[in-house]
Amino acid sequence: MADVARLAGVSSQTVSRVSTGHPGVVESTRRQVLAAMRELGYRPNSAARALKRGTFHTIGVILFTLSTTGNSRTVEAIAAQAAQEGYAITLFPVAAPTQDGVLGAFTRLGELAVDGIIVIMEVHLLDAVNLTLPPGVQVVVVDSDAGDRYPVVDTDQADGARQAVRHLLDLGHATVWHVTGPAESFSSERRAMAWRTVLEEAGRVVPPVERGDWSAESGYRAGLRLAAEPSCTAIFAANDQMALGVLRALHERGRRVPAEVSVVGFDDLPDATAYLPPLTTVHQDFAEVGRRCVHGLLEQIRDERAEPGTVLVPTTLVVRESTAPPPAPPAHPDSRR
Amino acid sequence: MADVARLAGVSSQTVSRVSTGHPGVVESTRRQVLAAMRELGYRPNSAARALKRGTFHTIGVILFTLSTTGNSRTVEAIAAQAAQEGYAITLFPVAAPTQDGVLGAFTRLGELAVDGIIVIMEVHLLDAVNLTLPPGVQVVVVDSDAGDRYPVVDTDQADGARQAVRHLLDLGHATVWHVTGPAESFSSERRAMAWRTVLEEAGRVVPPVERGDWSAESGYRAGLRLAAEPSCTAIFAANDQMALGVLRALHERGRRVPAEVSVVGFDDLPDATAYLPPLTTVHQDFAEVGRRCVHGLLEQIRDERAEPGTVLVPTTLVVRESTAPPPAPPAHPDSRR
DNA sequence: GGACCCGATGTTTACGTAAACATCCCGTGG
DNA sequence: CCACGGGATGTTTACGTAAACATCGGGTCC
Repeated sequence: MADVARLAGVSSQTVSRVSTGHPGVVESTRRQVLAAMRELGYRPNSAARALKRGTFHTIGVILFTLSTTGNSRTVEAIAAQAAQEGYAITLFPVAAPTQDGVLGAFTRLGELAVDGIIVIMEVHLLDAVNLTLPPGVQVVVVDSDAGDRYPVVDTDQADGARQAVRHLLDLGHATVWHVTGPAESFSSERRAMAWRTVLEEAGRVVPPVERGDWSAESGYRAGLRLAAEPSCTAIFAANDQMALGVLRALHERGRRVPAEVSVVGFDDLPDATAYLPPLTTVHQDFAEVGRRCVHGLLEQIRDERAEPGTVLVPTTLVVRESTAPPPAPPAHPDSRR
Repeated sequence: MADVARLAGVSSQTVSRVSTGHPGVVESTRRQVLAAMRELGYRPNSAARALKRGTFHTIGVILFTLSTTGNSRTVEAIAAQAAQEGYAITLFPVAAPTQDGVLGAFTRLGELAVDGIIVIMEVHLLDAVNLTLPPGVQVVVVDSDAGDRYPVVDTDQADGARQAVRHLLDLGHATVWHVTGPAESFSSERRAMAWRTVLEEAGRVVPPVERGDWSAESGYRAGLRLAAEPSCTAIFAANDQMALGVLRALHERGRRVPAEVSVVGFDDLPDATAYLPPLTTVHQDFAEVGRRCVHGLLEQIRDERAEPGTVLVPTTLVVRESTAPPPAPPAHPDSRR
């Protein structure tokens, strides 16, 4: 910076003013400084800036994995929005989904140069961890029920599940079977709870839950069990991948979709239009979740206050070809064949 | 730091020595300092450290999108490996895949606190951009043919494609049709080139290429066209998603897989086992690519030298149920029906 | 016409850390 | 018993920036 100042024939403070876009620099001076910067290839040193200002213009993101569509799409949206706001994103993968792993990530983040943190993970681990955040570092949590302690942004999982189940009931199905995600997952839990509530409110039988682990493989196994269940005509899978597995299992067992069995997924993966048949599913707006996270976090950072509470991003049901009215009622079995 | 020093009854320099694990501090002193640190909740300020040392212990990752499986898995591996080496990852999304977008990202990175950069993108844009890297910042490029200018790490795309095509020829197919990715993609280009080469070397007819854009939807459209081609008994899709679309199109047109038509994909997505039928595909080791990137970059950072050249990570063909010998030769059409 | 004011620019200083150098003290060997 | 050496610790300084304050000069108002 001193070199630039010398070349431009001004003081380093004026250079600083120009580089920060400070007002009060006459146009002719400003142009000289800019020319000198270009000539010397000057780049402001962000470490020195951060040291001086005490803020880093950086947001940390803590997560377990990027391999799920939801996480990678959310992170992508977070990164895009942050970039637009002039913030950088630092990724903080947690090696193992254990208490130590999470604690370790937070400790490292504490030493790190971030003004705020976005946490994308199952919150029961957050519960277990004694979170000691560096003072002045704000947090927003995704996919969690920690709304009483931290600001939370999430898809409206419950409403999406309700729409899915109601759609199947409206088509005339007596009840809906459910392939759920892992027990530790809050998303999974909320989808299952909404499914159960709708059935109970409608006075329908609540069939036993089939548990998967989000993978297509686990959906396939669950699908094989459901295919053996003659009364099962409607299945709500907690995500699209498991729905894909269910479709394969039903196909293998000769149960036609949607003629004999209807299937609904959750996520609306880009591929869902190419499943056999194209999948009716609940669309999640991951991009909006990401934007809201960044927005909420920056608001906190600027205002220095964190208000717990949950922001819900709406979901919409996308009806494709995997759902239809059930076959003829069991009173006249095989009447349609 | 001064507070810690005061509480521990030592100088701030001794505190610094303890916090950096410097030798030459007597055990009893060290313990006192550590106790004081804990009591005051001291955390080293990374901005000040970076300013003093001139290095940031941070790696920047430039990419267009996280929505492709390959990119998100690679980034995940990069983040994990970097964390293990004590480096943080800063994400740098490029808004638009244009020259300006790329240039903008590099400019911002120049002002950013990174010791090295990993670029994940189609390199013909790199070509067009006049890359002015901040001095001392190293680069590794993924998925590119810039091996003459930068170190490159990539999956061995060509070999994977060769294995796929040879597998189909070995099964007895007369030739193999290809659904390729977008023209701008180097991965796509290399897979297509290897496909063509194998066919030519085997003296087979090279059918016209069907072009897709990586999406299942585009694979579906290509599949519809191929389904109308009676002589087409073997299809190599440049990725699994397009293969999924092809499978759907063939199914809709009543062409059975693999009895009538064989299909091979590329990527080995986790879902590929649940396609109808489970997909034969080329497995990519994204995790290894990520590890190599970080490893190579850190080596450069430590040695201060960059050696252009390409590191290839091997691929393996995973044979599942979407490939089989062709139906009876056209000399006796329909003889098997 | 002079006091005052305000905009443009310069000077000083501090942010938190760690390298370089200085100092102190104890043990050892001649 | 003293000089010397080396390990432990303290003091000084600089990293690049920007806030706070200082200065300077020209225009405005009474």
